Amino acid sequence: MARPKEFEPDEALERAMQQFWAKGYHDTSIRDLVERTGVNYYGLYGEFENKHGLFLAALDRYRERITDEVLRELKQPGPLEAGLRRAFERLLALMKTADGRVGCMMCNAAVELAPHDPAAATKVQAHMKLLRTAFRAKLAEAQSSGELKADKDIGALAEFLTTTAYSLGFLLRAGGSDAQLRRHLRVALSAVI
Amino acid sequence: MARPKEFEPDEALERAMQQFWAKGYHDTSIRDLVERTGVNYYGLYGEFENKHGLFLAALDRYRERITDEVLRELKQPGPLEAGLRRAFERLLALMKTADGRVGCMMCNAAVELAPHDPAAATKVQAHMKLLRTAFRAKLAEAQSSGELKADKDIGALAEFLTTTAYSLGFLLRAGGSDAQLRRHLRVALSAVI
DNA sequence: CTCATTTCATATCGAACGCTATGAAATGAG
DNA sequence: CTCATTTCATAGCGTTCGATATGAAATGAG
Repeated sequence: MARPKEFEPDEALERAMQQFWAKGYHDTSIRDLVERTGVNYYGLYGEFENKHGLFLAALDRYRERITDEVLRELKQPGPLEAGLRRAFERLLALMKTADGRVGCMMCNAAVELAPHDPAAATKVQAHMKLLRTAFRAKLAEAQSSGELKADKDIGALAEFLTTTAYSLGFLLRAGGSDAQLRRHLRVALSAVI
Repeated sequence: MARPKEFEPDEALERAMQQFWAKGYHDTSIRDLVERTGVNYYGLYGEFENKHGLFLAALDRYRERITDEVLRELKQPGPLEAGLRRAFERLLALMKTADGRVGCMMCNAAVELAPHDPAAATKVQAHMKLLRTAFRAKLAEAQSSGELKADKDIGALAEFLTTTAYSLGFLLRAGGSDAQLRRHLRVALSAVI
């Protein structure tokens, strides 16, 4: 009964996320998004309220598509050290895309926007809590299996591992080499295991 | 033989740095800088080539004025743990200004600009090297005094401490509490000492 | 004093911004 | 087929951007 859409909303959001991830919020224009998604203004503003709304949707998609790949590694039962290494290995791979060494989108958004954008800050904090909870569950599993000493403060360690994940994003985006990131990871894990 | 300047270039750069530090590069306009520094367009463009040049100068000033306060603590001879705690305590204090929880300007610049701004990336990497060198010297001192075991990889630890410093900036900017920052610091230091 | 020189305050430039309006094109119901 | 409806492609809105031009104001040399 009407002209059909010529784009897939899901695919458009995926590409918008990639653009924001690589270039950040302020340095990405609507015209950039139109070009990258292949969706015209009408389509974008039909799906999302405005640029800011599209960015928030991109943050959600990052959590659902990217972060969940890391969480999946953590949720596999098994030894702590192997689980952590798998999760961080996955993270390192995900932070390099066709756009280059883009890092962690949540870390990028936090630094660029959190102090002046409450909605973005809320998304970032929810994301940190999600990671922290997953790390904590893995640490608790290791404690009950005896792999991790019972007197360890797994809450603090889970927070530390979360921040470590973000730190790797920062290091990569700042131009750090793979070797440097792995050295950082090795030292960080030595505080946990 | 001519009309005198009505502003202090040093004071103007200080205020421009504060503005960039709090709001970043893209979200700070020339008009913001004119308002904050009290210097008009003519004065700003007389001192600096353009907005980007002013930003780079602000990064230099950050290193000279802010970071050097942290390095000073590291360069005092004495026990490693006390020196590190002094340095990080100083850092935590410096990351909160009249503009709020602004974090570390180099970390902010790295995330916002490094992948697309070679000049800014170079400044950030030089800054990381400066910190790393200072940490490494302190760690070497502790090794020779016997406070730190001789088999420790002080190069990797110095890198780790540098990233830890930046991580605190990120955490603060993302809205982390003082307690959370101190927990992170406690775990991080447990990997070193 | 005059006057060259430099800075001040402000107007203005072309370009890009986020966003909206408009008419043509594409569908399916009747 | 007609025609209402929705999307497409694009022009254009008002605003703000970084940067510059311009004339008045402030100095010191002569």
